[in-house]
Amino acid sequence: MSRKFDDDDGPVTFKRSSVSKSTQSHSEVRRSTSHSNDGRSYRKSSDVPSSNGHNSSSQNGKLVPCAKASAVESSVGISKASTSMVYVRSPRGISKFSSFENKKESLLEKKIPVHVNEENKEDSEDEVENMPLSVRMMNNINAKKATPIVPKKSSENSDDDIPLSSRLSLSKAPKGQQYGSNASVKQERPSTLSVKRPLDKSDSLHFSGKKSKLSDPAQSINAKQISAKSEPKVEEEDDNDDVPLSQRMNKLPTLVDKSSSLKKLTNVTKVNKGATPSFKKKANFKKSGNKSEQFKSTKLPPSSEDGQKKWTTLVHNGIIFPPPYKPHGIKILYKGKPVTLTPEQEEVATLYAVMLDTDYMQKQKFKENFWTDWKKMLGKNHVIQNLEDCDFTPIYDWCQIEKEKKKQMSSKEKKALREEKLKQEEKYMWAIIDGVKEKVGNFRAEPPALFRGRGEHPKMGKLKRRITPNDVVINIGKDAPIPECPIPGESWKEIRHDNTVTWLAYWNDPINPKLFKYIFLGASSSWKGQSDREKYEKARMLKNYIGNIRAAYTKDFASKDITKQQIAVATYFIDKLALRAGNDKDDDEADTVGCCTLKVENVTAEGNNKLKIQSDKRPGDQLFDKLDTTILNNHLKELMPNLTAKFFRTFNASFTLDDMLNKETKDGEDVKANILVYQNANKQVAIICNHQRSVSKSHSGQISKLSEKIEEHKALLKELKIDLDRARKGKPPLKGSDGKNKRNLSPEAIEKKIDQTDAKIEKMQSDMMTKEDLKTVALGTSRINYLDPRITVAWCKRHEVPIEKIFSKTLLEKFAWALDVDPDFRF
DNA sequence: CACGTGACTTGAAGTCACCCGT
DNA sequence: ACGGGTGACTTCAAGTCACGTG
Repeated sequence: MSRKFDDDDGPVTFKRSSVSKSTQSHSEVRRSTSHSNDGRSYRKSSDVPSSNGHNSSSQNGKLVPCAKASAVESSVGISKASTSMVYVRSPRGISKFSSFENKKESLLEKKIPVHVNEENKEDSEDEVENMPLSVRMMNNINAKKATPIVPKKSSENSDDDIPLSSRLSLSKAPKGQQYGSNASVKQERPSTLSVKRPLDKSDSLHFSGKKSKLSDPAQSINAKQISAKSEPKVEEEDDNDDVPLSQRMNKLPTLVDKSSSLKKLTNVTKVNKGATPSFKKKANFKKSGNKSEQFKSTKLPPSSEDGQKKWTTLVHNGIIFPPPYKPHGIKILYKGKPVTLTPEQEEVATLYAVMLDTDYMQKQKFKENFWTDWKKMLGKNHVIQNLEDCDFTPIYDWCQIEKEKKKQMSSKEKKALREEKLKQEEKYMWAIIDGVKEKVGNFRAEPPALFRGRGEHPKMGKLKRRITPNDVVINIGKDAPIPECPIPGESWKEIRHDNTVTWLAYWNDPINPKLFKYIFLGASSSWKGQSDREKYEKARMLKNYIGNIRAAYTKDFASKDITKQQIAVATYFIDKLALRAGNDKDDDEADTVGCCTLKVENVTAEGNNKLKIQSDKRPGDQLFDKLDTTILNNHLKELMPNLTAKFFRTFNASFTLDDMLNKETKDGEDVKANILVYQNANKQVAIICNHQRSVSKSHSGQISKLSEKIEEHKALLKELKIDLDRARKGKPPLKGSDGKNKRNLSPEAIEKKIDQTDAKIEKMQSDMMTKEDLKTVALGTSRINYLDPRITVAWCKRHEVPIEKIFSKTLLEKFAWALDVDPDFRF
């Protein structure tokens, strides 16, 4: 069975050539033989003018965003707002938002294939061979679930053709389309598939995907075998792939020793890095038959039905607490006089003192909240009666000195310290779930601190008190030893044995007691990997529905039913602008907004477009007064099983990446050029999702330094040109700008220098541009959360880009489940 | 069915480590 | 051999969304 797939992919060869230009379609085709392809089908259909809305034109088989689509473009702007999560940044940051204006939308819509189901199913099969056990199980589940509510057919979509703008009154102003070149932003929207959790009652089939998996002991056995089998290969270069990291990881054997498995892992990684880069050569692509067979046979574990069960045995060592406070005895000044504080009071004063040089000191709210809490500790008869008369600089200075001391330590000392720390942490780093050792994510209680909310948070500055074992609930297997309480004389708040959840421990957030802080497994764990995969599969499924969904909301822009109209516009926002859903919030939470909580003033219609729903409302009013996220998500579920708002983000992000990579990667380019293509695609995604970062303090300095250098080089260039001229005439060079004499060089040598200088200038200019370009754009968030790693992995395989150029070590671990994807994989 | 709660994902700031050019 | 810059990694705030409850 698996074999057959192998055949298709066949040939190990992977011709990259086939991928090339005219080619995308090829690859698709190829793939199609193998069946799984939604990718393909998707694309193909794109050749056809899509019936729905935004169309895409095709060129050589490629999809191209069409100008029309762009029409949708910016008709609406969201105003920045301190309130919106979407646009706002945190305190120090920027708060403006790119809004519609920058988004050019070209959506590709495709029509919806009718065979949704099939595809899903196929898909899962196809991949099954390479996937980790856990994953496979998931797939099965998914496949089953994927049921269809199918979408209406395209004919109705005709109204999609109508530019959104016209329907809504929103509108647009098309800007010229920029496709073609690099800069073009094509953001197409993706599609999706998969189903995530079981919960849906409507679907009888499922049980949750999540649950069943790992818990079955049988699995671990299989896993073991598998890994045993594969292990040996690690060393052989070309075979590496046979043993995907993922498998090793996921199925890690293990019982017992995690560390050993861990080590293996590490080795693997290394191997890859070194000689056999991950996807470098052809050999890589081959898939291994056996493995797959094994997997296949493993399909769905019976045990999975226990609905909610996430594990059978769970062993871990609890969590670690920060060391007790060590008083330093430095006194603050109150009205100029030193004041002695108790250790508790001093501790809190110190928390405040270290923030003296931050801009929280400019925030009244911060100081006020701090004072309220600190005052309580001081007691009412304390000499200190107000914050204004306190001078914390002695403590601040002392902290600076300590920091400096630390910095001055020799690297040896630092290392020793680090090792010491590691040793202490070691036992907390792992948990053993159903016999498999997995990394724990964060295993320490949060230390006391002054709360730093984002934006103008009403609680900023409040004391977040120390967490003690008495606050902590531990979740552990019934038969597992209860973790020793690390603080003598204290005990855990509660011991639970709840196998329907994945948390290992939690405590209530002292700032907002109705919230919990959880200890979970790390991102590389199979629990996380599984749900990650499910997420992307669901997003892929959306691809099959997106055309109809767009058609439907476009139509409803004009609906007489206000609620419908609002849902339509909201869905449009979510789709085109990648807004988040926007749950309702209390007043004591951060003041951000999402789609459903947009306020009238957050949105501006541009040009002649209007947002009808905005019309009789005033600033401060809810833009969508008939909506909340539940209503919206319920509506989405009617369109696709289990669909919720957040999948549009995942879908659009992954789709865009896949699309851009495939359109813009040129054949035969070197790795560097390919990486640039990737980064550019990644950047577009980050822009779509509005992933921001604050501009680094040194940014402007760096820019001016760079431009200075550029100027210098330009001057040098000028000089060189003169020298060249003179050299050709047999004259010696002029003195340098520094007044010194230069060596006599041959014209050839000078020419060479000129070329070098030119290249340097060019490089610096491009560095400067990307730096400026990315100064407020964070690429990491999308890479971690929104881009289906299989897209990246497959692309790397196709273009011989070593995967580690794109994914860091931890990301590789996190995406272990995706590393053995077929090179032809398309989102 | 409105609402609060619980569990899990996502996002950006902070911190650390290492890499690179000088 | 150094110092600054980067990017990786950590931390914790802030989202999403389903569920249970009354």
